[in-house]
Amino acid sequence: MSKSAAPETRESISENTTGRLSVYLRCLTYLEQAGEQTISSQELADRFHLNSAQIRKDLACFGEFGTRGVGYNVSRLKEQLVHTLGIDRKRNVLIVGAGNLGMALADYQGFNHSGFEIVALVDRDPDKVGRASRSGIPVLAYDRLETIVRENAVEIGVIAVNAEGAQDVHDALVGAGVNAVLNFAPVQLKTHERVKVRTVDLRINLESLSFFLKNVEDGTF
Amino acid sequence: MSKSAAPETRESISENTTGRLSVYLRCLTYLEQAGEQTISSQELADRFHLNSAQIRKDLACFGEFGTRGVGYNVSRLKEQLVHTLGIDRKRNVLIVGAGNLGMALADYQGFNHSGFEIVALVDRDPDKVGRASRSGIPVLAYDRLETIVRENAVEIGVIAVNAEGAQDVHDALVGAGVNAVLNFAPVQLKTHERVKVRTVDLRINLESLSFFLKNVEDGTF
DNA sequence: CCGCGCTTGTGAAAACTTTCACGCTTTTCG
DNA sequence: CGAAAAGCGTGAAAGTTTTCACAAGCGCGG
Repeated sequence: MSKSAAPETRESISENTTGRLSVYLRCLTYLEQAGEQTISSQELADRFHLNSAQIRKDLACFGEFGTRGVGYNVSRLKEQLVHTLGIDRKRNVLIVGAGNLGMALADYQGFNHSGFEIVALVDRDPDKVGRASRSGIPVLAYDRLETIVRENAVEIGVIAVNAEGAQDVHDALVGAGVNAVLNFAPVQLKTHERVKVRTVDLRINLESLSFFLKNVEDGTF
Repeated sequence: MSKSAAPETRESISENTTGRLSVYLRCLTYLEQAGEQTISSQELADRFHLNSAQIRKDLACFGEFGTRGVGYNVSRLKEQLVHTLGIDRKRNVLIVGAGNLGMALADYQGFNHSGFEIVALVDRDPDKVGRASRSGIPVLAYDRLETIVRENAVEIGVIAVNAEGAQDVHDALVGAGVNAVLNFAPVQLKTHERVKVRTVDLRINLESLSFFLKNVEDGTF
């Protein structure tokens, strides 16, 4: 987008593509457990209603990993994706906000699996501090955010507070040195150049469904 | 293309565009409360780091609503977006799975606002049935899903169960007549022609952040 | 060890999205 | 009142993503 300076070799992988890579990875993990040895781009495409050429293009972003006439080795490709996505090493996560959503995220399977470790939740409410999520992740005082980030080498912050508090929480996280933020509050955060924010907005998803339903009703679809 | 006054092909509005329309709507709601009368495409663009022409194009999808030399009337545009997105009438929502995530969603502000009403949660666990979320939404028996959907005219189903159960839940919802599904389980659901599924996958979001961090480390970015 | 069926990797084409640029309308101000 | 400024709507250009189509590599059966 704004950053055009570097030689465009490998970082020109778009967000669409990396999203699909994640999906492929999930599928490969399943296939590996199911004992499959190889899979072709066509078989993958069928599972996701995609075009096989697109899958091959996506996978070609980081080298040649298939064997012509055969397909892709499941384990090898999985390892490669894990490496490409940077989840071959653990990344520590801090959740801000120990309400229902924060707690749900803390206990979410698949969050703690595959390379992400939630080190703690923090909350302003003194009643919540000192408790722990069902899976044992402690709730600590919001005041201690910066210390927690530094001592645990937190790389990813999750904002699970309401819209009003989100910008402050963002700024606190960034101030403490966090460069990647997953935001569940329905606001457009003002952020820094070096920081990546991804917002998950539930309302947008519902509204998209509503739009679809409306068009079905109107017979547009 | 049956009854609508708008001449353009309605269904050609892309998902990207409707997502942005939702974002604009959120902003307009805020501006209206702040007492703003009009806003220009440029001012909106600045807020979201978008191009003003894109905003004008997005808004032009459903007719001409701006005034040249002036901009857009905030209230009028908001009403139009509400109508376009189909949230000018209430849509009933049923959440399947009363774990942390289901409960968090049930209590989420902004879910119950603006046109969506969560009628109930359902769960297989007899211990959970009979309880209610903090905001008072009841947890009912999973067996009664079909009845609940019919009696309450549920239009949107939310899947907040684990990956294993998600496909069954999806099929049950669709079987009961639900045409729109918001899926939080990390699986690719096999679905029907007439049904719209949107999947919110937390892992994909985290992995996208991880990819960003990795590229920062590698100096690619 | 040769041909045949399968499947990758990839340029080129098609489709789609975003941005530019400019005509035209409305408001403001001298 | 007329000119300048603001700002929408939109066709055309630029850019990006997806799909097509095909040469080339691999593996197996004969």
